[in-house]
Amino acid sequence: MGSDDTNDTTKNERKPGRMSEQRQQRIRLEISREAARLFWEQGVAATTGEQIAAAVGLSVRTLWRYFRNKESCVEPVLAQDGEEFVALLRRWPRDVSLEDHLMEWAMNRTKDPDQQAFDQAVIKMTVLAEKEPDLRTVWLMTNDRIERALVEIFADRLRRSPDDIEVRLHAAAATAVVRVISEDVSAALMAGADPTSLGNTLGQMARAVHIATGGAIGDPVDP
Amino acid sequence: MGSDDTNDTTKNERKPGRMSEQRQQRIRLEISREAARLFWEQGVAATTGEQIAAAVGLSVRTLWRYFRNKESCVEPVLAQDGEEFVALLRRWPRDVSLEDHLMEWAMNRTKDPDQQAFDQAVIKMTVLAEKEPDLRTVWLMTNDRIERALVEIFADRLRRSPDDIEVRLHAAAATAVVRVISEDVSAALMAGADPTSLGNTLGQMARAVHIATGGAIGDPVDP
DNA sequence: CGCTATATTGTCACTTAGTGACAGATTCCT
DNA sequence: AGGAATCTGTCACTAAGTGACAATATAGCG
Repeated sequence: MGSDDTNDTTKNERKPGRMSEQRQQRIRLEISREAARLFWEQGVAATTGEQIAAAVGLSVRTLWRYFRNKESCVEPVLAQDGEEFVALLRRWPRDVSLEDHLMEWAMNRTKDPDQQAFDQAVIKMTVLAEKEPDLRTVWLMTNDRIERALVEIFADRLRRSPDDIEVRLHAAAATAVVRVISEDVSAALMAGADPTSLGNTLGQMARAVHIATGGAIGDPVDP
Repeated sequence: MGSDDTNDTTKNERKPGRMSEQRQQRIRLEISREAARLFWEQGVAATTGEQIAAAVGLSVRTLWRYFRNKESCVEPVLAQDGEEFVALLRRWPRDVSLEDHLMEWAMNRTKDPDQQAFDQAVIKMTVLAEKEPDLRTVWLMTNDRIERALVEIFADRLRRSPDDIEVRLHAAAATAVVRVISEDVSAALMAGADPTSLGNTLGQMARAVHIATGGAIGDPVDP
């Protein structure tokens, strides 16, 4: 059998004609950008799937293979911050307070110039989602997914079951306050507020979560 | 200018051919019932607007005049409990605790037999809304409307502005926990749980709201 | 009751969203 | 390069939802 270097001790998920996960995501993100731009410029109702597809250089049929419907095309943009937040919470050490963990992340955060343009789209869509009902549903669904993630994270941190009603209440309340603060900050930035004048948004979130969970989430926990 | 007897000191909203608000609502409710039944029996995707229209004896065109899209046909059913809850909170006296107010209402509550059948539909849709994404968006939008109502109610009770970020945080957290408890209770009832075995659902809600708002909402307030 | 102004409904034609099927192009692995 | 599987585009199709207009129903009034 000659060489065994190709031997997969780790299960090889790679299939013949499948394109990389990364490439898929980049296409979804590209669609999302264009959809966000069009929605912002001409409104959701006035934007057709054909326009979005053309802007990205895809056939309409392929567009619907990447997204179930028109509105969810902006889901990657709207979910951007939320997913980052969830990822951040997943690596939250048990012996650190939430506020410290968020602050420490904020310090080491580097601002990619390309990312910055994308953030602009995130803010625009978050603001637009307050008025446009079709986008609001996407925004709320995004937060619903965040809530489900927080259930797992909080259950783990509190060493309780994800089915525990208290855990679910904490996750729901925490997600809700984080969402409201996000909306508030987005609206302020859209109104032209100086980002530095907003003070410590993450600190505000940490405090709000602590309060909304009755103190259950935020402090360090033992082992 | 002749007679001024038709002069309307009180603005007369009644117009010639307009049908009563009551009648409109009854039709919407009727549509909602049938939509809920069909969605439950065959799923949302498999149910067409034509079927809903036929079930209630309307033309399809008229159906779309009552509801913007297929999914929102069940909105009246899904919003039922929430609107009742909001109405209840609107007449919450300042010198009474939330728990007492809810409990007192629960005691004087009479169970209309016709209403009971409707409640069954409410429970079914609430449960269905946990799995069916298309219904989940409607459910979340319903709760979003509840949240906005709570902002006004809480602002009034705390004698603060509805724009106050703290007020909005309290409303969001409160709505979130009430929603989760509703989902939980609906699931339990659907699973065949004895309604009496659920204990005091409203008391649980009152306590959850009190905690999720950091104690800001729940206790009696002065004047 | 019958008349009138106005709202509501149904029919028809139409645009757009979204899907299934199949052929051709593309991608990864060897 | 060769092959297996996936991805994409084209075509035909169903269903969602809307605008326009004629017919019908409703409330108020004499």
